[in-house]
Amino acid sequence: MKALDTFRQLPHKTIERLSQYRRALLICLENEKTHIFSHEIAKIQHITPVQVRRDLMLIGYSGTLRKGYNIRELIDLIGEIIDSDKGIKVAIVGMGNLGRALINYFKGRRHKLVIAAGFDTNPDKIGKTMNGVICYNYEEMGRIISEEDIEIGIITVPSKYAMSTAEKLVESGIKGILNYTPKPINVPDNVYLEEYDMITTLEKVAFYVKLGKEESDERVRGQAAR
Amino acid sequence: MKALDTFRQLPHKTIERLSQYRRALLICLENEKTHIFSHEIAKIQHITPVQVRRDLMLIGYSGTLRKGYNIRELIDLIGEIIDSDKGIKVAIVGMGNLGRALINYFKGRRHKLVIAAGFDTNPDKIGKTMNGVICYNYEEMGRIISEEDIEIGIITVPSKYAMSTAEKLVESGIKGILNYTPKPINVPDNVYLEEYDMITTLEKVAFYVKLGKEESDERVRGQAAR
DNA sequence: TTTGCATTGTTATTTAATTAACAGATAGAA
DNA sequence: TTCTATCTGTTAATTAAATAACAATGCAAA
Repeated sequence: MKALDTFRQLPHKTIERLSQYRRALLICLENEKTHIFSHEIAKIQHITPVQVRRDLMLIGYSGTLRKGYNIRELIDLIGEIIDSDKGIKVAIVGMGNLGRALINYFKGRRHKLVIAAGFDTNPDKIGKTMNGVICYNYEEMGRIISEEDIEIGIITVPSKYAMSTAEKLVESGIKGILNYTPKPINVPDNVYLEEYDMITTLEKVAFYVKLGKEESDERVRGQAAR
Repeated sequence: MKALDTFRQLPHKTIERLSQYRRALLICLENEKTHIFSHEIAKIQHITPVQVRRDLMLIGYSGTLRKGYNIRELIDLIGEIIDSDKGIKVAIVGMGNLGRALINYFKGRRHKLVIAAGFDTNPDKIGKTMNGVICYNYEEMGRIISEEDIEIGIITVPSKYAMSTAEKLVESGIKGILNYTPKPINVPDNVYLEEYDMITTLEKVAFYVKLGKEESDERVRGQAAR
């Protein structure tokens, strides 16, 4: 395996795609396939074959000329790059619909990422096991996170509590935060933060749908003018 | 207002940020603020003030030198750009945890985007109103979407049904699709597609958390060697 | 054997996005 | 009034990402 430093410099977009490639490859593996071509992967991911080959070049993986890439090997290599050896534990703060949806996403997959705890303030939820994950009292976050050695926190609380939740996670010694609320938060530099806002994505789709409509309107007007 | 063509060429990333700026601005407005500086917006969004000013330049908005940008005006302008005049109707296919979570996100916000219908195959859900949205029978999708003039579909079904759901949406005449399942789908060119995979985001966080740990390990080793 | 074809791997080019640099403006202090 | 500090708006430069171009390879068919 290549030096760690090599992987440190991988483009952010490549990291994202590696995760996606692996997901696609796992499905192919289930279908008894052993090898795959760059253009097949590309088709699935809606990108170009060149992009795929370039990404694989960056991680130093070589395919065979007539058979393409060995699916099993490639899955394993991607795992070596993006997974942690011992696995990483994740906590979900906010066991509402979104929190539980995320747990379901992970169920049944043998990931190196394990959802080790949930937290909520609702007494009806505390102490219950929901979708296989124990829901702890929000107030016990510090203790549980340090005892269980949880490194990543996912924030799925109502947005007005986003910032206070983040602070509590940081105090608890978390290393990375994924904020799913539409409210941006601030964390110290030593905590890796990723924010994902579902409303932005939907508004983006709406914008391009609108553009598309205007475009076809113009086409109609253009034809009429002829 | 500028010509539509101006907005057609806005960078994709700028579109995303405009949506985010507006969200932040709406919160500022609630706090009785009337004006805001580029560096304040930048701070909230974790970007640079230059980026903010550049985006606003692209949409042709000017602030005042000592007071910054008029929040109300800017919100309205962003609306003119990214919203549709009449609003756009959205359907959610899959009224599980994720579907319901999305509905909650939108509740109480006066958006131009309206979630006009939900669809599911579960007889227990069909006919019920969930979080204010009626859940229709999956089989009636074609009729409802055309009757209600719904233009965007959000896919939150289990991933093995992602592709068949997409096909049904396309047949129903949908213009844009947002796929929240981890399984990539294919749609015709005239349908705008955005895919968002939560697992990728989480794996990305995990990767950079891992890198961070290795880095501090190296620091420790480096210090020990001295 | 030789030719043609499809594929990989890599470098070069192009495009998109971000950041830097700086002129212009104006309120407020000196 | 003049100077200073602090913003905005815009062009230039840089960086990141994607795409294009193409040599190299090796199987399959002629």
